[in-house]
Amino acid sequence: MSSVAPRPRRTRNPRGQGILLREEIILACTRLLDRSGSELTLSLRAIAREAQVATPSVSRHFHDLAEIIDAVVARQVHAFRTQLCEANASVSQPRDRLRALVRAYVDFGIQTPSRYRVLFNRTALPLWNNPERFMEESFPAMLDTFMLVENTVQACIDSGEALSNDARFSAILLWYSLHGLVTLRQSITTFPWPDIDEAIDQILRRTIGFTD
Amino acid sequence: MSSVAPRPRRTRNPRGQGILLREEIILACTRLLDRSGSELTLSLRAIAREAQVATPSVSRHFHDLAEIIDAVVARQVHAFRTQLCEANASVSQPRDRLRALVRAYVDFGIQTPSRYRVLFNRTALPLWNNPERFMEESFPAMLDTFMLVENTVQACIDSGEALSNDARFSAILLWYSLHGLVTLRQSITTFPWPDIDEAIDQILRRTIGFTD
DNA sequence: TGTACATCAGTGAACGCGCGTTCACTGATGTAC
DNA sequence: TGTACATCAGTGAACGCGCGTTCACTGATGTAC
Repeated sequence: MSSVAPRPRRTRNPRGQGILLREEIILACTRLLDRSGSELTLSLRAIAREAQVATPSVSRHFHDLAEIIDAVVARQVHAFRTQLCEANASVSQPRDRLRALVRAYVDFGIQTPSRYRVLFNRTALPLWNNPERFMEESFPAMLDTFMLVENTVQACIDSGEALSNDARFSAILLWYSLHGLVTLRQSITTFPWPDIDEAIDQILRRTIGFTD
Repeated sequence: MSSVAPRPRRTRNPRGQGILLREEIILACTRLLDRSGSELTLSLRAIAREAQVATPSVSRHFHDLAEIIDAVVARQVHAFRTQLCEANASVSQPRDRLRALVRAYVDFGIQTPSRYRVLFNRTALPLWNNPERFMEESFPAMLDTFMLVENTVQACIDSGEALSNDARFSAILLWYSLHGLVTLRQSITTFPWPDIDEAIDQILRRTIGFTD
């Protein structure tokens, strides 16, 4: 006698606007990622449920799960870049700009760990297997974001606020440190990690040669 | 008319030695991890197939998949510690010892990436949900390994070969950098990463204050 | 201006697959009497 | 010393589940004539 209430039929998009559902699917996937906190729970069916749509409707817009996730990644790369650009633009002194960039990076990683992981921890993704699409959709913006950091490091060097003499190399070492800080903390929660602000401070001193 | 050859029945362990299969299962899981290169392909059935045993036979030794993986992790933590201990014991000068430790860390990460991930990238594990067991089985050895590094950093400070004045903090920053080096390289393969040896060299200079 | 038809957005039911789990079982070996 | 029985290591078949995929469909809306 008991029966599940059927999913309400979707009021469909106007003719020619079917592409709009694509966007809703990407948003649904992002919500699912945020809510579950794990990329392992993602599936075509779960995403369809979240988007309140039949499963085959998803397949009409994406070839497979990896394609949806890559679309989410592309959005997140751009969101990440925007956040870092805004942080960079919020202050004027090169050293303060780099500090703001680092703060924004770490905040993104700590506050939205699963979004961070799909960006920088790609080996954790189900079906991580399409480097071509990543290269095309996401890598340019990621490289662009890196260049923003490298350029700010260079500005610190030029203004005498940093001792480093190789902006590219120093920016990479900075990235190594920050990635380690964000991910090791989440992975090994019982280790006596130091205070984040103090760690950031020391990282900037040591990798970039901040003189303050 | 076609039929699959049935799995040969296992010659069973002698009475009282059933526990031996437990070990074989752990080894089978490790082989699977190495072979597939991905922790996402692990399942009770896949491990049973690899161990050439019926699926319920696995369940008689492990409550669930997570318990097997945690046993694998425990073995790997010990293997990792052994490797670092040997590296540390292979040379005498503190600075050379720290270099050898770092080399061993990076080699482990680069040569056996999936083993590295189950140790230090635990968010990627399916059903990553039993911190208590990790704390009990693996964390002490991991902490021990960290202390080995911290002590060697301290030895470098004491001998005047390093400028750092806080061994604990410096060892953590070193860990951040090395973890970033190993994992970012694997995750974002198309980035123009610098030469590993040069990176290690600079990391040691900057985080520990190596004076050479 | 009316109507037949093509196109489009989206659906529901069914499929085979690998998974973890359950259950009654087989058959060798040690032990109590 | 012989034998009945308990224990132990491991099995095979069946289950329900969520998954991705396929297929024929519904029904609204634009377009050709």
